[in-house]
Amino acid sequence: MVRTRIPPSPTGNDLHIGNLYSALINWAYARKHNGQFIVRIEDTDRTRFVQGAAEQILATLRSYGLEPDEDMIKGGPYGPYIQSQRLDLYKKYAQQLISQGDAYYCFCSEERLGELRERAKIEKRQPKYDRHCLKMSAQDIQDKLNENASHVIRLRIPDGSTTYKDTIRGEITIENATLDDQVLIKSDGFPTYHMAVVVDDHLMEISHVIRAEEWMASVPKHVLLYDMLKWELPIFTHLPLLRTPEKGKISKRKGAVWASWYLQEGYLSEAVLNYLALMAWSHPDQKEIFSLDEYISVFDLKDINPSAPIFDVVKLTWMNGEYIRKMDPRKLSHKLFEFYGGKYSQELIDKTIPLIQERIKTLKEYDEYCNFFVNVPTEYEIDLEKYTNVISKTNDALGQLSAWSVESIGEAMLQAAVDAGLKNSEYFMVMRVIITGKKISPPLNESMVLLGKEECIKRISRN
RNA sequence: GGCGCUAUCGUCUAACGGUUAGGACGUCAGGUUCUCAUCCUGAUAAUCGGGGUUCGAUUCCCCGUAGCGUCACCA
Repeated sequence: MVRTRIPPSPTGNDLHIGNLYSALINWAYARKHNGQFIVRIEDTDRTRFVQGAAEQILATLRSYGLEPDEDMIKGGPYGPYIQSQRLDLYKKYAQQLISQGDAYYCFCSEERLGELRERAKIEKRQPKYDRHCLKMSAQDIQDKLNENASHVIRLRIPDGSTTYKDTIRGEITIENATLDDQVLIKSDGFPTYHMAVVVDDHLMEISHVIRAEEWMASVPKHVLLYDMLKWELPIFTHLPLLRTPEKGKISKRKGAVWASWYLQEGYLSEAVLNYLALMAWSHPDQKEIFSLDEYISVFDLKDINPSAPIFDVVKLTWMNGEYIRKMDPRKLSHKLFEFYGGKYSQELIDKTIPLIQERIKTLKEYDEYCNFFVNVPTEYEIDLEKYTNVISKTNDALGQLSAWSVESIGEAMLQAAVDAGLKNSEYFMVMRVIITGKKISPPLNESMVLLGKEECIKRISRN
């Protein structure tokens, strides 16, 4: 049985785009094998905890259509799905490790640890805990515990080396000497990531651990824990880190780090997911555009590349435009209506769809094209002064029209251009700006029909 | 700095050890068009460097270089 998971921590405002990438792959892999996709909230850092972040993360995931099978809200057979409610479990296994001699109490103060680090830095050594407390007698430890002394529980890293297999990169070996005696249980009684992730992945029967490459360095610690606890290892897959065009970790740029930002900017969830799927992976037939269902059927973890791709919004925007153009007009219409929350009526949107569907690349661009339908222009992108004569002639010609259609408007205006001795391009630009305020707009005649004769005349006669 | 990972056009990527190193985005130049966009044509540009292995390396190995990750009582 395939069981995958993502373990977001509620320390930010929302789901990180990198987490969405990881979520997509975890979700798709579970779907592909008829398994389960789980979301486990890792809220063990009480100092960085953000109220409501977990709910926001789940909501964003849902808005992208990556529905978990088990999570904190929905529940499931392996709950609770939030680590702060599983404290006893971590303590229990930490105790087991202590009794086996694989872990030990440490009463060292933050100050002492800080000094240790300082000294190592000056001497250009690896900062490592010196196992000061490993030398304590059983009696001393008991005394300290009795007087409620602040303490942590540390993993006792054994000698030797640790090897694990990564799906994408193959076997990786690390000398245990490069590992520090990791804190497993913090002084506030909460586990560290390393303890919690191992215990929970085992208890929740996670078969595939698919996460970002930044975790690769700590896998040996986890492997050691699995061994000590006599648990079966999951399959490890480390995804390359997504980078910004500045080549940095994708964590700097203002909004673009958060998954919901793209939705707010008018990107379609399907397009974002499609684009993300193409990060470090390619369709076997070299296709760029494909559905989630198709992705699920052709994708495999082994085909993911190891090198870190750059997340390029320019190409995402192109892809989003492709999705918009291929979308069912009625669906697009509903999307736009929702996106604008009532600013544009469903009726108006329906009528403008044929005019803008192949012009907009994001839902947000609709506003740039169609704002003039609901707002009379207050400023004009070209100076209309010198055209007053043509304008009033056009006004008369249009006013006499009995039928208000694309054809009749077109004929009347073409004639007006000829009469005025203006080139079509120049004349129509003037009219476009009068009606819309802008040099760039949907097709003019069609727009005028939608706007109605009365409104058009009104806009023209103002000038 | 130690340890680890990585390395094909500007970007995303393709290429049983044998191809004129392919496609897509972008950019540029044309065509269509009353603007913009769409659409069509064409162009542009890459195997990080050095050694091996091999009849033959983008591909396998080593070294170097560069980038990234990681060295917390953060995840």
